[in-house]
Amino acid sequence: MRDTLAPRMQNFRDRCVELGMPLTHQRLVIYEALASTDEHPTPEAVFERVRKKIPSISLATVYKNIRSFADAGLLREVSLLHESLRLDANLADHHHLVCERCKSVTDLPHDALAPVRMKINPPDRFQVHRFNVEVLGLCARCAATDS
Amino acid sequence: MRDTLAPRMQNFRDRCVELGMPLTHQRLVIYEALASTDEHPTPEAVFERVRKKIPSISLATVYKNIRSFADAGLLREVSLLHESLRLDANLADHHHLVCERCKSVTDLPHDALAPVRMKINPPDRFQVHRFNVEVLGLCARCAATDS
DNA sequence: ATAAATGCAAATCTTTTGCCATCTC
DNA sequence: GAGATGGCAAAAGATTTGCATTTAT
Repeated sequence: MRDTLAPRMQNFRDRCVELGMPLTHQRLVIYEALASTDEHPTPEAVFERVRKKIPSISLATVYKNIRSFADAGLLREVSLLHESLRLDANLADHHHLVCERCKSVTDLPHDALAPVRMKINPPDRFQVHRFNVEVLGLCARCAATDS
Repeated sequence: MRDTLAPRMQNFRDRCVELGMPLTHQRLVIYEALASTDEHPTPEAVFERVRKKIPSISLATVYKNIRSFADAGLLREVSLLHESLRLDANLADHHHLVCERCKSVTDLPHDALAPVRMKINPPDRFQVHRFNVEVLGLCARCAATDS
């Protein structure tokens, strides 16, 4: 992680200039908090980290910038489905097609994909129970109105 | 879907008896709303469906029962990470280990898994962009305190 | 100087909780 | 009849928005 921070920060600066996004102190510190961890933090956790360097920062600023960074492709959401709980009464083994735009979820039979399996032992003695595969893309409806 | 509803309802009744969960009218209607769709509804959407049959139902009841059903293994959450946004500044191709108990997320190099790929064309002209794989299970810390 | 970002507070949305009346077994 | 559930309202948690002030370019 450490060795990838510097190039990430440079890429971040470049991208901000490219997009005409003012390079504020807050932005730099927020992005650094994100780029220097592999803990997949929540916005709240980022806020707590940033607070140590900028005690006056507001949680709203953290949220606004996370949004901008995601839009700019500088970071990703671990799951696109965090906005609300999505339920599935189908207990058979299957995968999901998830539309990146409208967040619709469609079933995909498990044999539509090449078998998902570990090639190595999982790190940190993680006990594997099952695989959850989201196939991300655009549903036909959203593809038709893509801008 | 239609042809699987009856057995699902029977399984539901059996499981409720097994667990000593009273079979209330509300429960039956809520579960039926879930078992008769493949739209992966939100709790709010389930509430709207159930409301048509039981106008007096409360959203809190829908939430409470969804929780019970999930605990009983009668349904699943499409993603375990819906409680809060989780961020990832690592744009390299990789997968995630997600702990079902504490929701911690750990990186897994992309070559730790057999290549993920479609064996058939996606249904409904869905445009595939990428795959998001969550390896679900228990992290070492949670496995140690498993009850 | 201009346009955009920050900070704060209030608003909104999602989910949970407490409590009493009601229902299942 | 005992114990769990349903409904309602309030609370808690997560995220967004409006607006006046400050900042980057």
